[in-house]
Amino acid sequence: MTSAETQLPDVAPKRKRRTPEARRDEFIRKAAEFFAEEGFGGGTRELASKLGVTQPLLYRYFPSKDELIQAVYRHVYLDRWKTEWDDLLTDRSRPIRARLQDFYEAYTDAIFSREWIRIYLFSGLKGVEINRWYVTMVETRILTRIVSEYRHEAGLAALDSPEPAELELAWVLHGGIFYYGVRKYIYNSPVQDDKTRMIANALDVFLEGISAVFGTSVKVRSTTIHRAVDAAAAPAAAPIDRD
Amino acid sequence: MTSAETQLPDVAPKRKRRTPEARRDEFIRKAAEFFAEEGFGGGTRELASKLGVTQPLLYRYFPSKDELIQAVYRHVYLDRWKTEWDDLLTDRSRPIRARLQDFYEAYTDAIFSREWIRIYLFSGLKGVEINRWYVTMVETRILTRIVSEYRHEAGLAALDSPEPAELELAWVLHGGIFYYGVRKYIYNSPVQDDKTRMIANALDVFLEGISAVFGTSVKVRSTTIHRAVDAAAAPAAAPIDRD
DNA sequence: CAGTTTATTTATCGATCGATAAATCGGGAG
DNA sequence: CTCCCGATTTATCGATCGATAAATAAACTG
Repeated sequence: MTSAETQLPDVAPKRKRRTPEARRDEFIRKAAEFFAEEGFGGGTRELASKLGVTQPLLYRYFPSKDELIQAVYRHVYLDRWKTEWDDLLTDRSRPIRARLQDFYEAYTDAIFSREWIRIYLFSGLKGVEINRWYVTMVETRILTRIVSEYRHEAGLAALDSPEPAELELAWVLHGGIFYYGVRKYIYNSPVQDDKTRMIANALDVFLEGISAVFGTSVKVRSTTIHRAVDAAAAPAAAPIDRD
Repeated sequence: MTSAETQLPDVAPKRKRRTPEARRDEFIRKAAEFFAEEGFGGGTRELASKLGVTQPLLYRYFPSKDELIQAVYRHVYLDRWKTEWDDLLTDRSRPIRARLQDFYEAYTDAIFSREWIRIYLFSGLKGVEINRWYVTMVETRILTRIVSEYRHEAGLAALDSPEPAELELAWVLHGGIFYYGVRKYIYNSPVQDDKTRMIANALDVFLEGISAVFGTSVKVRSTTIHRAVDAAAAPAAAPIDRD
């Protein structure tokens, strides 16, 4: 309301009209928010009103609604993977426990949002190709590596490709962590707010469990393990025998 | 084509017209299949043609499309829980490992179908009340009991209500197993076909992991543990160092 | 068989959908 | 300031949606 309003020309004061590409990107970003809430059956008029424009304008930037949806897919799915994660998982100079903790914290920071998880599930239910591609990528870039790394840590033989049963175990871990996001952003269910601790406990149980099941010792940094579930393990009084 | 066609009056030969309730139930069952594939945005005309009738007939049995959907919800969600499962989980005359194995085999037999999982996720994305109710039920009837039971088995103090961190750990297990169904029926992804073995391995890792993390011994029937991942643990030759 | 009731279809309404064409607005260049 | 051109809006089309009313078909009753 002061003079600041009109006196903020910033760096590029002359250009009031943004470039078409920037405008298109803005549409895609808002469309991702919109379709995440409404599903891909959401109407183009409602989307346009959310953008503050009229509905036919969308067709200047996208030839059809489906092409807009494709652009939303690319925006949500692609370029979300940070290349440093690959090295993070396979850096054997660090203990596997720390690597997995760091990876899953970073990974869930990237995908745990209402927008991402909802669009991921909406597109999964539609059975679109990019969703199947992503599942394959998770398997090759994450789960296969987890199996290789804990096998190496445990002194077990390396495998050409992970045994189906072992891959399935890694999926249970991965799916369990992912489901935390589903509960939070799909079911709107109250979850333990400390995501870091959830990951830490899940990894502790997984690595200790793997180690015990294989009968060998996966050298786990166990310094934080007990501390992580400390409060949970604290003794309580009232016994509940049943129900 | 033989005389058998007209000569099969069965037990109730006189009634050619089925009771309206039976017809309504038939509509609900087919509607569940239909909405599971198309989502609840599927059209009533397409549904009617799947039923072999015309679209306005649906409105003789249901006042509106939404009421039909509500009926589908009830059909899918309710009466799916077998009461014997409650006793199964809390029967302390049996080892916890066997109880959990039996429960998750029976539970996944009940819910692992394309129809159930897809409608569950569709309704979850819509945020309907019955979905939130179901999540609460899972927490009270399954996860809280799992925590109580392994705490009892480990000689830990009973809790009025499970610690959030422990409940979260149980969610990781439960979600991990559930995600097997999501991968199979939503992503149409190839999964290890032996569901029983998947559950066995997940439970082994979970219980052994819990036991190690708590520093106490959750008496797990470990006779099947190594056998369960036996093939997976079999040594292989070619080492893969990276990627 | 005729008569009555119930199940089902035909025809149609108004609203909303994605998409197109034409008219209008508004910023940038000279 | 004026002209131009791209950005945006107005108007509208045909298809499809959920839903209703009236007509028709089919089954049960006496």
